[in-house]
Amino acid sequence: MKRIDKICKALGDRNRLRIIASLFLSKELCACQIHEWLGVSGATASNHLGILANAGFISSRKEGKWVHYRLNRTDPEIQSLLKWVKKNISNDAELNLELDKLKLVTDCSPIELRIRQRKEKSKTLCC
Amino acid sequence: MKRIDKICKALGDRNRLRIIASLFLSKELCACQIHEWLGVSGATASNHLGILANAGFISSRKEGKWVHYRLNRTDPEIQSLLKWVKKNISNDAELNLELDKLKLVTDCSPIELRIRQRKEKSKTLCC
DNA sequence: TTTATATTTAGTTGATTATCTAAATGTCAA
DNA sequence: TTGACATTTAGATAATCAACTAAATATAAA
Repeated sequence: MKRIDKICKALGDRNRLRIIASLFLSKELCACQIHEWLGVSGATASNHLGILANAGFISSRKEGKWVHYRLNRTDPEIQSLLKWVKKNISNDAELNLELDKLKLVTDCSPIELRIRQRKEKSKTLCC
Repeated sequence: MKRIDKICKALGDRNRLRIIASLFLSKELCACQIHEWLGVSGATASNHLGILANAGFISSRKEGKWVHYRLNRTDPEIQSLLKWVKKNISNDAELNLELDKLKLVTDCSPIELRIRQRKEKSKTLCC
């Protein structure tokens, strides 16, 4: 697939736009935090992250068990698209409401997140 | 569907990117020219044009039997995306080769195009 | 080492979507 | 008016894709 197709297709999914939006707010998020916040399985989250990485939108950093993702700031063309996305998601009220809940996942470390998750096992949780 | 989703999804298809690219070169094209150049059925071309119009990328002008499409230059957010697309398709060698053939469809009026098509009925034609 | 956990990969399923043909609509020309 | 043609809409089909579960891999902790 051509690079421009990869880039455009990567943007064409709401969950991937949500991931990008969350990384505007949080700078760096581990896969499990994204998986929790998106409300999809870890495998699905991982897949979306792979697509975004493959298109050049994000990069990752491994730290023990965890893989931390952040927006890729090196490619100027990606950079200008990200700028567009940032500007245009601000009109998306629903997304902004969801982003408020992102704090619940990020105001604790991944390890604390897991402890809380164990406690609330059966509930629909977010931290 | 949210506006940003519509916009991003509209870009996520190669034939729709090709339509946008062709309208950078030709300013205005009728549906039948686009249908010929894309190499898809008229119905498929019409569908893609509808999706692009619905997302705000193009507008149309009806003139008798023909409907002429052009890039929409009114919305500044669409405008800045189009600018990005224009810059980034320049690296797409395959697309640029295809765009050369666009002339074969545009150097004659739609009506002449149809006359030629009737002559070449059975061949894979492009004017 | 064994167990738990984070992530990715494989394989499956259901939904979406790009495409086609056929039919409907609208317009022009004979 | 009738026929030809441009376009769109409807309906069908095949491909793509997002989601899941299960399995594989890797790391950390007990």
